[in-house]
Amino acid sequence: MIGLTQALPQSFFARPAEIVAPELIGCLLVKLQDGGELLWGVVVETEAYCQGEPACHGYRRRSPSNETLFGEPGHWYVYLTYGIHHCVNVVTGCPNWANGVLLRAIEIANEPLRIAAGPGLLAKRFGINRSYNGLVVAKDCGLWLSSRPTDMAAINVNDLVQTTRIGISQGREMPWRWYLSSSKSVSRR
DNA sequence: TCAATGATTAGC
DNA sequence: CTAATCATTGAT
Repeated sequence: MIGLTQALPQSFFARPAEIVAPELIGCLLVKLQDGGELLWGVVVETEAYCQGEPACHGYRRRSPSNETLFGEPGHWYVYLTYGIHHCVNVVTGCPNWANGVLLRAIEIANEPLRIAAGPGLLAKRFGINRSYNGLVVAKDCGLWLSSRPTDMAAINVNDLVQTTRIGISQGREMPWRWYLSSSKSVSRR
C-alpha cells in the first residue's frame, strides 16, 4: 500500500491543534517494526490541547517533562500517565507555544476491534514509550502519520463527531475531542 | 466504584 | 520534605 510510506509533512502540524486534530481522523499511524514489517491503523479518535487552557500540560509552566510540547511541530510528545500508561501526542502549532494533539484511538484491520481503543492501549499496541518523546514524526524514527490512501474506503463526513474531552477534571467545556461515530474502536471513557 | 503504579506538581 | 494529582484501564 503506497500511501503508507508517504508521511504527512511538518507543515501539516504547524497549525493550531484544534485544526489538526479533526484532520487527523482517518489518517494512518504507521510503525516500522523490528522485523521490517509495517504496523498501521486508522486514527479514529483525537483530542486537542492548547496552552492557556487548564487541561494542557503546558498550562502552568515549561519544565523538562513538558518541554517537547513547547518545541517544533511534527514531533512526538510521549508521557507516562497514572504510572502505568503512555499517551502519544503530536506537537502542533509553533515553537514556544504548548500545543498538541493526543491520539486516543486507532482501528487496526484484522485485529480485535478494541485492541487500540484508548490512549494507553494504542501506545501499548504500537510499542510506543518515553523513548519516542521528542523524535520527529517521520519515517526516520520508524513512527509516522500518513494521509489516507486513495484506495481505502472514503470516510463519511457525517461520521465525524465533535464533543468535549474526557478523562480530565479541568477544561471540560472545550469541544476539542473528535471521533468517528461509525468506528467500534473508539475509547469508552 | 476502585486499585494499580510512578512521575510530577502543589503545599508546607 | 510529604501529599495530591493525573490527557487510563481492567477488575469488582
